[in-house]
Amino acid sequence: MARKTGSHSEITGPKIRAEAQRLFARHGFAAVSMRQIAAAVGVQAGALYLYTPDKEALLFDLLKSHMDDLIAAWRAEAPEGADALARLERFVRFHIRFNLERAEVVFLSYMELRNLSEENFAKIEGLRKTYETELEEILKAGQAEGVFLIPDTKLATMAIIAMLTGVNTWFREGGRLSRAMVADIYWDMVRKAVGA
Amino acid sequence: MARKTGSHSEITGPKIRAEAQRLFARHGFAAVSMRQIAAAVGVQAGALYLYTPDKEALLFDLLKSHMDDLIAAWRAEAPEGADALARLERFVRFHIRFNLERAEVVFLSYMELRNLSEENFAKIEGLRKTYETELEEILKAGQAEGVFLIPDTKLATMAIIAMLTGVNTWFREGGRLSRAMVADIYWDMVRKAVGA
DNA sequence: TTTGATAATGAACGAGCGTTCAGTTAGCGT
DNA sequence: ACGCTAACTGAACGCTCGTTCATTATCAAA
Repeated sequence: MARKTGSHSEITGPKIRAEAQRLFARHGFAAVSMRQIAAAVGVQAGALYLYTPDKEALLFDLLKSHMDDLIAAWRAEAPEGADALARLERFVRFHIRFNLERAEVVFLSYMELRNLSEENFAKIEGLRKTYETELEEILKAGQAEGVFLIPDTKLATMAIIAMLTGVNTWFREGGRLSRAMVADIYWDMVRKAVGA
Repeated sequence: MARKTGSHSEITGPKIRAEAQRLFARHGFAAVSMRQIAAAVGVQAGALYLYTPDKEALLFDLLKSHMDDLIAAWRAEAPEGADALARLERFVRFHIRFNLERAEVVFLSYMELRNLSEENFAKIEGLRKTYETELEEILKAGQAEGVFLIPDTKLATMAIIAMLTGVNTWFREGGRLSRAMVADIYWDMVRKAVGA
């Protein structure tokens, strides 16, 4: 056997990315072999190298795409002219919703950064910083408007993001609370934390 | 060569645990080989098996000891008769301090849980739950006293712990803020978040 | 229908993995 | 000084790893 009937790169390519994401998230990057990914896709290991130069590039592509999506999605949704309080509320709800929708890759982008080369690590960190800055700008604006009372906007940024991302570690669909209720409760805590 | 001059299990044993902790934290459990650990200790790989039945047990021992230490340290430090606000402040400062002092194993206990067997995973999760309950009891007490205004004590517990543990991801010794200043700022945010 | 490009196979490469164990040396109580 | 035990070596076991490549089957355009 060689080429399979009905095989197309537009199908196999995304399939590889999807299976890699699923397996990396479930077992960890280092614990997943190229052969496992290939088996999940339904090809031999060698075929993966038509789609990625190496294993690390596969991980990097997943993380890079995710960060690009995250930033683009937020910028598309961020209320431009609104006051800081409204923008902060939007950010909180956006972050929880977006991250819960992509739990696998979010998990990956927190756990598997150290498996990237120094160069690729720096790229992802840069994008993360870009995203964090979006929140910090809101906090600074609120501080300037006099509606927030924040001792340190940098720390508040890190604290809020850690708090919101933490939802992914415990939230289970069909549990005691719906996503909307969780978002409401977290927004209440964040609003109070910034003194608004 | 066989036994080395000056070799003693009371020295080699802890050394293995220390090097394993360092390497696991730096490169990830799956990415570190028994030979690497042995080389860092200064023995051959086979010697490690005088101290651990297998690689996973090495990881489990590190995590188990850490969780035991964490819970014991908090119980030793928790103010028994105090009011909820004072107990919460103590918890916040304790958690930040204790976790910053043991950054490596804290990192491990968040990243490498999935490398444990189901059985060992459950044990660590149980200890984590025990620790979280200590915080939730404080929040419930404060709610009962009427000094806290918390929409959901379970969520508040998760939110606060995620927020506090997040300090480990960005804090660097000799940076803009000292540990004490960080603790002050986080306590301010937590206090506000619970409505006190 | 022919033909070149595309998509895949499957075997092979050298290296490293966790783990076991017979053998060897150092420490130490007698 | 002897002998027992604790500490460690070094080689070996069977696997799996990421990656390469000559080969082959299918697809799509001419």
